[in-house]
Amino acid sequence: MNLEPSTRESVAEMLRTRGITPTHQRIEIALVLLEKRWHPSADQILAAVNVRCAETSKATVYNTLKLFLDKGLVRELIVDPNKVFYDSNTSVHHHFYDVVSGEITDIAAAGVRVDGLPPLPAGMVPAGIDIIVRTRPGL
Amino acid sequence: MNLEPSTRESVAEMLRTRGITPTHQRIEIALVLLEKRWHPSADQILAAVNVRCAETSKATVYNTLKLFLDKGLVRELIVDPNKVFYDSNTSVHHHFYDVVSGEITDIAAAGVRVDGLPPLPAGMVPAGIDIIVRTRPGL
DNA sequence: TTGGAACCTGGACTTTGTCTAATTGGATTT
DNA sequence: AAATCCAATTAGACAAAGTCCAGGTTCCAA
Repeated sequence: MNLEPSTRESVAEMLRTRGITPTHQRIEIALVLLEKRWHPSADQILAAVNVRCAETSKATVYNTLKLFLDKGLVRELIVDPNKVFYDSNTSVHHHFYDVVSGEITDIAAAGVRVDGLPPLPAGMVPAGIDIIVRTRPGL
Repeated sequence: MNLEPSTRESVAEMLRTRGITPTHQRIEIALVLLEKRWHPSADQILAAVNVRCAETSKATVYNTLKLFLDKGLVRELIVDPNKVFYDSNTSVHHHFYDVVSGEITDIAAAGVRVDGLPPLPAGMVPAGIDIIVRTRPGL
């Protein structure tokens, strides 16, 4: 998903076009994902949604993220087994992960392009592709 | 690590050259990692070590894997937050993950080469780079 | 033989995510 | 409006993977 000044109504519309019933909770979660250029974890999303106003349960956040994943609305960034983030920018791009700050930034945002991803064996299609370059400062 | 017909003694030797005290448990774990072309999980390693003979605790397996990681003896393959595997082949190569069988195979083994990995921003060095292409059969 | 350092251990604990049974909300029917 | 229905949501119990810790071994050196 990649729309700009998102209102509750524009988000509801987008969900409908993807075949997702736009419930209150789903709209709030989508708004949180879109509200700034960030890569929140499930935990951060839960916290952000509940700060806004809406009471939303952990189960719903996980259900909704899985739904959005299935429908291609978000991408899952697995930096480490216990560091999983969600990216509402689903266009093909890659990420730097800063070991020190724990933050993720788009490689595109750092002015870098990537080419030459490998072809797949016959009969297989990608279910997900990503490069995460884990970095640490200095040597 | 990449030696061929590994004996307990040749493994001990290799560990020593890397500055690792070759304890009984570490040798057993290294042997398990080297014994065939596979990509075991921590659990599988624990099971395999304890089948062989040696009683080894979960904590030791995790400690040892972390140590081997630090020393560059193994690579960690994170397919999914709950699917983490270890690869004793530390040369630069990439992997296919088969969603159906749950197995990992080297991309090199499938006759594919990868070029064009992205440069890093100034002041950063990679702590780990990998591409995992998750696949599912057919369309 | 004693002391100390590195290593190993079992088990409790934490974290992240999943499951389930009960409840809610809201659209549709009567 | 009342009744009905079903997808969506919920709280909280549960599971899996990994971490932590306090005590126990092993081994080497003095």
